[in-house]
Amino acid sequence: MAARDALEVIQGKWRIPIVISLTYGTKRFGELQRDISDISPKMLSQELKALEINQIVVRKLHDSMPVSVEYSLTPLGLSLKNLLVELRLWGKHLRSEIVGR
Amino acid sequence: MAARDALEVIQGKWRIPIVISLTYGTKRFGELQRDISDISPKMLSQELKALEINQIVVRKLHDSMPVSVEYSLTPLGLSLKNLLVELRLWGKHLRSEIVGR
DNA sequence: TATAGTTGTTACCTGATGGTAAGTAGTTAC
DNA sequence: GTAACTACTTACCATCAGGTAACAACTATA
Repeated sequence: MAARDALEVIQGKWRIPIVISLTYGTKRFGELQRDISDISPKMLSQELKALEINQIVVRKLHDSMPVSVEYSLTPLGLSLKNLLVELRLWGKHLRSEIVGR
Repeated sequence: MAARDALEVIQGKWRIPIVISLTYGTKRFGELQRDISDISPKMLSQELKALEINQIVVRKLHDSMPVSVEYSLTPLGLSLKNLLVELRLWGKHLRSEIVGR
């Protein structure tokens, strides 16, 4: 079931926020941490690793004076765009339907 | 973040399979269990309950001789269609990209 | 020399998710 | 009356996701 495969990759509390943050361009570890409020360095590091393994994100290490690392989306990561749009659309629809709650 | 709201509702091992099975029409408990191989009655009952609370599924009890229960998608459940299509599309794309695995 | 800023790692804990196995309650067929 | 079919429920257990807190290694700056 292809839909379940897709879900497995983007499932969890932090992956969608990370991918969305990276759709605005390459970011460094600290930038992501500031951008995604409340994520701990442990979770950020762990989820970035998982996204790298799934080939959604690339990690680029710069051997500069203060070690810096840049994260960006791969073509596969960028191809998530339509799916993210649908998720957002349906999420909004859900909110409007479940008015009471 | 609307995308995360959407994800929360369809997250987990069984909800997508259940919703997909119900897109082919109203089904009874036993039919769903046969359709979704390997799901235990406990999980099916539990996930149907969660989907009912989230207004994705309706449960209709028939007071017939052998008690029968019918499950079907609500309008909100049916509105998942586009999202499911995108999930399936991206899942297939993912499979083709991650050739090795 | 000490402090602060990078990018993480490690250990430990809790709660949610999911699995197995058995039981329950009502009805019908043998 | 006993077995079988419906639709579950209950108890118990294992694994995983996620959280907190502290530490680590390196560099630049004061």
